[in-house]
Amino acid sequence: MAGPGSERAERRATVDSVAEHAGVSRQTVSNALNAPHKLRPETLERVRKSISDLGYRPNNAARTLRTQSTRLLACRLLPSNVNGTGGVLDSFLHALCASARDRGYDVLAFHAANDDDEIEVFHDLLQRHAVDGVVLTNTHFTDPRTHWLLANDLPFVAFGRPWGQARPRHSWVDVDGAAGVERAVERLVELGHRRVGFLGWPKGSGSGDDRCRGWERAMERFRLPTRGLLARSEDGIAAGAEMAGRLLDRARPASAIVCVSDALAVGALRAVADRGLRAGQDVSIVGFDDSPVASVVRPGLASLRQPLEAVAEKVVDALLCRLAEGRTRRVELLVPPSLVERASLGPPT
Amino acid sequence: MAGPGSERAERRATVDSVAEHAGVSRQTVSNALNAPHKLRPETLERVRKSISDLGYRPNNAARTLRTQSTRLLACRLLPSNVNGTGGVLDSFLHALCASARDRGYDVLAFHAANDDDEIEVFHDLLQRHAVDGVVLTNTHFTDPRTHWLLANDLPFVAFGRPWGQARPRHSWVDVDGAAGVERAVERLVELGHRRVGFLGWPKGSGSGDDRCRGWERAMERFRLPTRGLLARSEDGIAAGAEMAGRLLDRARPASAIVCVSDALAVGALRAVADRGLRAGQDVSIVGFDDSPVASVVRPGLASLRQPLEAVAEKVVDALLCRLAEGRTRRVELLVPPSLVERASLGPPT
DNA sequence: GGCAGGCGTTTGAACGATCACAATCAGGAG
DNA sequence: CTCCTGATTGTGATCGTTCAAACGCCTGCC
Repeated sequence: MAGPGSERAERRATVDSVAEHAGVSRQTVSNALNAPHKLRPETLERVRKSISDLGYRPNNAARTLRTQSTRLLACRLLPSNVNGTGGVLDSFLHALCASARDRGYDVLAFHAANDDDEIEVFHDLLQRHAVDGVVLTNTHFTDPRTHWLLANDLPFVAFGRPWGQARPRHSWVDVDGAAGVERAVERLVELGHRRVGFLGWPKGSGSGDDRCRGWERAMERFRLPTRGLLARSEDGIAAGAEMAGRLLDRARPASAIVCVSDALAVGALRAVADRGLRAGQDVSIVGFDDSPVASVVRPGLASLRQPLEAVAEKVVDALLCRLAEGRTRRVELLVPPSLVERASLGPPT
Repeated sequence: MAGPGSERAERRATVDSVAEHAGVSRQTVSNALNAPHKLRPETLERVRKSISDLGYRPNNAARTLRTQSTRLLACRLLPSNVNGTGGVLDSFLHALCASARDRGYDVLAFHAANDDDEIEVFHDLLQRHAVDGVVLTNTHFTDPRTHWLLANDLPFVAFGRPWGQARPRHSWVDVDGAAGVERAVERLVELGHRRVGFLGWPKGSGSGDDRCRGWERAMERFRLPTRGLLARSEDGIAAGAEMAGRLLDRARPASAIVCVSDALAVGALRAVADRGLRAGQDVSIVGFDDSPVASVVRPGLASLRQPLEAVAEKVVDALLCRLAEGRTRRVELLVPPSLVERASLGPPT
């Protein structure tokens, strides 16, 4: 009866029409939706029936005007190939939209060429009261956006740590890259590996250094040698093949390699194959991000999957908390990635 | 003075505060924004100064409530790997957001698992007056969404042809895949090729069949033989390598292959390399979509680039036209892709 | 019987913009 | 000097909702 497609566009139901239909007043209908406990059960029931009979839903604009809350969150679209995060932020946006909608919010996506451009959009959205809050992605060192948002009192939560800020004043959620890599090494050691290498990005990137630290921590914890088992370079398949080659051509070669990205890991797989070795048997390879290629390449690439659904959920939680309670509570949360095991992961020969 | 970050959050400027500041009435301020020709130039100037002095921008909600227009367009997020369209719809969304913003609109992105789910969201957005219109992507045969949108009178424009609808009743914009492929073949013939093959998807997909028709058209136009030069299969690198292999291993092998997707084209490149041939010299390969991989693989993959910025612009134009004028005009537009030439394209030996 | 107090409900006002219409003004014709 | 006309500017109502406060009813207490 009230399902999609049933009612025609006659005229939209309003709180008044529902009130008349149910034989109560405007406010009672409003309360039925926003404070059901204030109604006598039988009244509530009657109003609810009228609401569903008429297919009523509160008009967004009117509600927004009165409550000053738009139930919209802004999030910038990032080019999917930025910073080697291919597809990750895209998936995050999906999860964000889903999480937000579960809680009655929607996501306003916008395009910005750079940080200053993004701030310009924030300015516009703030002035026009177009959104309640902002989700920041791809945070980095000396990020001008956090300062602007704090100064202009626009609520926000970051997906990404406040890199370089000793005393962050905002909530953030991030993936614990170090813990993920540490877990991967732990698993490799469990399988019997002792010479575990790491392919990283050049020093200076927040998440790259973080993931590398996880490898260092694990190697130290298990008292394993690290000499000649670490290589760094820009992202890419060719770079991965080249670096992995160096680790494999040593007198005492690596028997397993954890990589800071899937692109480097795919390169590592190639280096293994080029040497007539079998990935997952002679040498184990683990990537990061569990990107679509990971399940497509042969052999399947084990990879550390970022829990984007969980991150999105926590981000929305934190933002709604900020909206509801103001600055009382600050959320700082690290979520560990999970190791997706595939054929490229196995015991050493 | 009025740049981002200048004014504090004291209290937001309203139309009244601007009026007071400029020494005019509410309505005059409103006219300055919505009907500037009604003001005497000196008054207009004065009001404009006050507006920028106070950093005033009209409150979205209030304007929406009065005018019944939200200045928001809805667009579904699609998984980036659906239907081999990897990243294309993501890029389209970027362009859409940019185009919409240029015209004073914003984009509400939402997640939906399937068409019915999407309709459910439409229903919600319509009831709540949350958006003015909808941009439909990834249209396909027997698409329930167009019918629902028409029946419920929610304005929309589709990126994608109304596949299977003899008499479409809505506006749409699409990429002319056939023309693009035809252009690619034309270019190959220009370079001296005569045996041009095509790798397609299985029959039944709108865009796949369309692109294939372009190849057939061109081959007919140039009176070239087609026998044994066409292969079809699901998308994927392995499938591309396998099919290209068949075209190359014939007694009279293809000297050039146009592919319905970059994934198949990358496979074709591999098949060429596996046979000790050089792509771009011994065999030319052309892909479709100009995805990120096209510029990364060696040799660079020539590819047909979808003009997503142009499509997005036209879609927004058409939708705004629909919003302004109702059903008076229907837009049906095909935009040709452009051939991005890279090393995989060259004259035959 | 009168009155405080809790509960459930109704009423009036407000959110900030635009629309429709009324009021004002300047300048020229009668 | 009055009246009219056309161009600008000002005022009240309105969009649909929620907030704040008032209201009526009932119970229980003195």
